[in-house]
Order: sequence, then structure tokens, then C-alpha cells
Amino acid sequence: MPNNYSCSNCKNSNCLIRKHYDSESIQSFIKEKTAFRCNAEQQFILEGTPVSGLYFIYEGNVKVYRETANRESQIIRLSKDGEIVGHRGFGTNYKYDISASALSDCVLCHFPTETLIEMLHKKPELMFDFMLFYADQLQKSEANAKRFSRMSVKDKVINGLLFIYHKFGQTEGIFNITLSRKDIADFAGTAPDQVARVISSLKKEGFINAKGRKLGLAKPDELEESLGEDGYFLEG
DNA sequence: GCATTAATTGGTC
DNA sequence: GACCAATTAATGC
Repeated sequence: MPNNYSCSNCKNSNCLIRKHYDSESIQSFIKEKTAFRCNAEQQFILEGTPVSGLYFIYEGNVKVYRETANRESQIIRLSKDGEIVGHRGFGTNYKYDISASALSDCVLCHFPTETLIEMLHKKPELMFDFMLFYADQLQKSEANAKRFSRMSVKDKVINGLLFIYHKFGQTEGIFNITLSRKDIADFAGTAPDQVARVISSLKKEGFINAKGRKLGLAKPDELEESLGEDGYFLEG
């Protein structure tokens, strides 16, 4: 590899490839991996495009989304270091059914489909980890579907903010991820102006920190309690 | 600093 | 609660 984004330098303990990369049997496959930089806002998977393989986030934050006919978009997942992107299309689909863009400057690793398939056959432990991963994703996506029905706009937004808080954390009271109001809206399943309203009311109640456009939670625990019994969910 | 773009607020259905 | 318009704030150059 021409750069230093090799698996041996990788610090993502949650990466499935990283976990098995010492194994002799898959060395030759790992050499086929390509790593590349992706600037913030840049799209690297376009819905409807032929599946080329699987992406792993070496570094950075990414959004996975789908665009509807009238140019509305729905964020399906927010992903960070070590996570897999494009797995829905892997194996069976000919085309990607989602789009993906970088939310920050990223480094992405890419494995061609054939390479990965051969590698999975060569290394049953890796195959097993992938199976667990897919099962977990399925479970989460079902939990996710539950959330979307019957929840007020305010709760959707609060839920989204709590999710961001838990997944990405915050430093000095500000989220470790940059999201526009539109991104938050697309993630929570509402419109940006609704998000703005909820945020401004939360600000008045002292639940939110703001630095310019960036946000953070001031009292996450209390905010979490303010959601009803079945309000909060955790997904990965 | 200024121009561009995003966020916010208010109003209407 | 969705949609639109006007104002205001933040950011990039």
C-alpha cells in the first residue's frame, strides 16, 4: 500500500478486518485493500450505482442515507471509525440501495466484493463475525422502525440528539461530530425548521450548549429521563 | 470585511 | 404539524 493506512497501523479495535488481520491465511487478501481520503461533504456511494465492495471507515464520520423522489433525504445511519458502510448491497444486490457521504474529512478502506468473499471462505472466524454483525444490524433496524412510528416531533429530535451524544460523545460540551440542522432533521425524520424549534425550546430550558452552529447536551441524563418509558433507544 | 449560506422565527393553512 | 417567507446569524473567502 502506497500510504500508511495499513491495517497494522489501524487503531480501530472494532473493525472486523483489523481483528483478524494477523491471520496468515488472509494476508494476501488484505493486500488488495485500497485506502483513500475523502473530504468532508464528499459522496462516496451513490444510490443506484453498481456494488463494488465494502467500505470500512478508517477515520472520520459518515452518513448513510436515501433520497426520495422530491429530493427529501432520510439518514439511515451515522457511522464512525471502524464501522462498515455499504454492507446492505454486499453479496446479493447488484446496485447500492443507499448513498453515503463524508461528514468530516475521512479515510476509507475498500475491499472489492470478490476479495472479501474469498477471504470470508478462507477464514471461518471472520465469516462468523460478519454473521453476528449482520444479525445485530437487523435487530437494530427493527428497533429503529419502532421508534419512527408514534413519537412526537419533539421526542424524535430529543431522541436523535441523545443518540448522537451517546455514539459520538462530546468534548467541552459540544458533540464530536458536525451535523447541520438539516442532517439532524433527516436523521430524526422531520424538517429543519421543526428541529430549530425544538432546539430553541431546549436551549431555553438549559438542556443544550451551543457554540456557533455546533451543539452539545448540557444535561443529557435529565433529558433522557424527560423522554417517556419507551422513548429512548440505542442503535449502532 | 463582505458575500454566501444556514438557522431561526413568525405566520398561514 | 407541514410549508413558506422574511429576518438574522454564522461561515468561507
